[in-house]
This record gives sequence, C-alpha cells and structure tokens, in this order.
Amino acid sequence: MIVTGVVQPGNLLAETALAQEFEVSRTPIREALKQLEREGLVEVRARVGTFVRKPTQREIHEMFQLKEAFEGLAAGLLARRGRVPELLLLQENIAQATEAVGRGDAERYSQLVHEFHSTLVAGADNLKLSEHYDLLMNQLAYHRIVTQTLSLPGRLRNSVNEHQAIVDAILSKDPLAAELVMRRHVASSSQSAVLAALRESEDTGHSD
Amino acid sequence: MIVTGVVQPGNLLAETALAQEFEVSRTPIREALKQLEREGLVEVRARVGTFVRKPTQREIHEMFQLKEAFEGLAAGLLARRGRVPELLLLQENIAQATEAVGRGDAERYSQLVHEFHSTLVAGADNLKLSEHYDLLMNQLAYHRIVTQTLSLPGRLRNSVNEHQAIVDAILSKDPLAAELVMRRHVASSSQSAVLAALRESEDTGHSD
DNA sequence: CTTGAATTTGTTGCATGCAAGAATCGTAAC
DNA sequence: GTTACGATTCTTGCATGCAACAAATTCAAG
Repeated sequence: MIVTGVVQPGNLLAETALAQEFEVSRTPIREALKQLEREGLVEVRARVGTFVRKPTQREIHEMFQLKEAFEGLAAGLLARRGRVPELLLLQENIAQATEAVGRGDAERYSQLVHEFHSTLVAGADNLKLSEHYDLLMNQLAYHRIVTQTLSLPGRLRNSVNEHQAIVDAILSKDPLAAELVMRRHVASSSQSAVLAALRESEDTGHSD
Repeated sequence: MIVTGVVQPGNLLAETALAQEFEVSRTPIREALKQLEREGLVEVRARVGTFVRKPTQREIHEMFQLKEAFEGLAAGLLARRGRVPELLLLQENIAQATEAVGRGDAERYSQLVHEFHSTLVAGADNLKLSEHYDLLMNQLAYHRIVTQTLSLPGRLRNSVNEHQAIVDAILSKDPLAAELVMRRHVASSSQSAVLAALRESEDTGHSD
C-alpha cells in the first residue's frame, strides 16, 4: 500500500484505525507496523503516532550505492562465466520491456525492470547470494523509489538501451566492461532518483 | 545472549518463561522475539514454540560471500584514495590485536577483529554506506559465527598477519592487490566458519 | 490581540485473559 | 511388546483494557 503510493509520506497510520479497517485487533496491526518500521518504511514515535516515512536524499543515495556494488559484481561474474543461460531470460525481458514502452505501459515496464536486475543477480551466483540481495532491496524500501523514478520522462527509453548494453557486455565476455556498464547504469538511475526526491521535497515544502 | 552463546541452538524460548525472567509481560517479549525472528536468530513456529536457530552451512557461506564482496570493494576503494587517515586506526588495531593474542585474550581479540573490519568499511565511503554494512552484518547473525570461528586453533595468528597484509596493500596504493588480499582473507575465514559449523553439527548429531 | 497554563483528546506501550492448535504422555486394546 | 487413540499440557495468536505521555485545544489573564 505504501509501495503503491496509496498512502502518502507523513500520513498518520493509527493502530486503532487500521484495526477497524482490516477488522482485526490492534495486536497484529502493531506487529505489522513494527516490521515496517524495521524496514524503514514507517516511523513509530512512542505515544505520538506511526507515520509513513519519506526516505532522505542520503538514504536514497546509499541505497543505490549498495545496489551498484551488488549488481556491478554480479555483471562482472556473469561475463566471466562460460555458459550463461540466463542471458536468454534477460534478452526476453528486454524484448518485452521494449514492447511495454511502446504501449506506454509504465507499470508493466517497471515490473520488468525489477525482473531484469533480479534475474541478473540471481544468475551471477550458484549459491543463493541473491536471496540476500532480494531481502536487502525489499527491506530498504527500494522498490517504491525506483518505481517513482522510472516514471520520470526520459528515463524509460534510456533504461532499455542500457539494459541491452549490459547484456551485450556480458555476451562479449568482458568482465571489466560488464561491471563498468552495470555500475554506470545503476549510478544513472541513482541520479534520477535523487532528482525525483528533490522535486518531491520542493513540492511538499519539507526539506527533511 | 544468543550472540554470547549462553543460549544454545535448539533451545526453546517460551514467552511466558522469558516474561517471568525479565519481570515484564509477554507483549514486549513477543515483540523482541519477532524482531529476532526477522533477524534470523530464532525461529518461531506457530503454537509450537520459539527456538534458537542454528544457521545452515549454506547460510554461513552466503553470509561470508556477502562480506567478501563488501569488504573487498572497501579495501579497493581505500587503496585508490589519496589520503587514508583510517590507516592509523587500523595499524593501532593490529598492534592491540597482536598484544591480545600474546596474552591469549580471545574475547578482546575477537572484539578487535570486528573493529578492524568495521573500521575498514567505514573508512571506504564518505557517505555512510557502512551503516548498511553494520546493519546487515548484525542482522545476519554474523558476529556469533565469526566469534566462534576465531576461537579455532590456528586461525588466531594467521588472522593478524592477514590484517597486516591488507593494510600494507592499501598503503602501497594498489587497489587490485588490496581487493584481492581482502577477499582472500574473508574467504579463508569463511572456510574456517564452515568447518566449525560442520564440527558442531557432528557434535549435536543434527544435520539440519 | 497575545500569551500562558490547564484540560481534553489521541496515540502507542504494556498487562492479561482467552482461544486454537501442536506435541506429549498415559492408557487401553491387540 | 506394540500400536492407536484420547486427554492433558504446553505453546503462540489475538482481543481488549488500562496506563503513560505527547500534542492540540480551550480559556482566562494581561
């Protein structure tokens, strides 16, 4: 709900209200809110209220730095490997993404972008390092940021091209190039994300 | 408590018992256990009980793979930088660690090892990426594993030497060498950790 | 009109009771 | 001796009431 943007940052999420809405008692609501607090999505202030949290610019930056390290490593590993059957999945993903962009289907496209990055990391390690990656990315409220960012004009087309460039680099078995391209790709979306965060804070007047 | 090893894997942590021990009601105990569950330290089975969890061999391996990627990156970044004031901290850490080993003070030494790795990552990024690193390492029940591993005979002396080699590589401003040495160091402790886990599972007879 | 304090309202934190279900133990049948 | 089954005893899951405290509101004094 928070991720889909139905609830806006700063909103109060009172336990009693949510309990009524979902027709359960406060206890399970409480546990869920505590979980969200730990994931950084909400902030619960004792005896004041639970509020939807807006990630700070710094947090967004760190999040993407982490992503950059992870995915750059993954791309490099893929390029180093002999057989890379995952490339078929990635190529298929790019094809579908291209089509989604053509249709102007931003939601589907956003979903495909997530899949692309997730598939890439998943393919990079035989042992399931990717579980930690997914866990981390989910925890860090990253999806919402990226989804918002992707809807920025201009990012859409570039993003598909960059994905293709990454796959090409892996195909040509050049680990250093693959890592570099991947990191640049993440870094570029990072810039867009920070810009989006800036614009949002201007709108609301909050500087955090 | 779990980290310090007072509570053994497999132990039942009943909410009522803990509530009595700490003289509070079940509710805060419950929240704490839920938190530990999210961190992977315990496993709460509905209407059965809450148990201290023993990390699987695979989990330990993944944990160290993550550590290797993180810290290798950090070492490389440090070697690439011009001024590295953190090296003084690291040298001081090594000196104290050497002395602790001489005294046979395993606990102090274990603490210093944590500090070394944490300082290294903290120094690598101007922006606080290290917070995520610390968070992650804490979350993944990593400290307990490492602490147990460090007490293995043979690891102690080697570890100090490896730390010195890492600092030397950073001093000589060779990013590739620094990353390589760092990754080898983590990989080697990883092997020890997996061996320790194996031995432990033989002792208890559980294979997970 | 401004300012200050007292009051009221709203929120989470915690205690506790009850319900649901899993595991264990005992008992009886074979 | 073995097995099946029922009672019992644990456990966590959830509902709800009260306490503690923060913030907003009201109202009076200047």
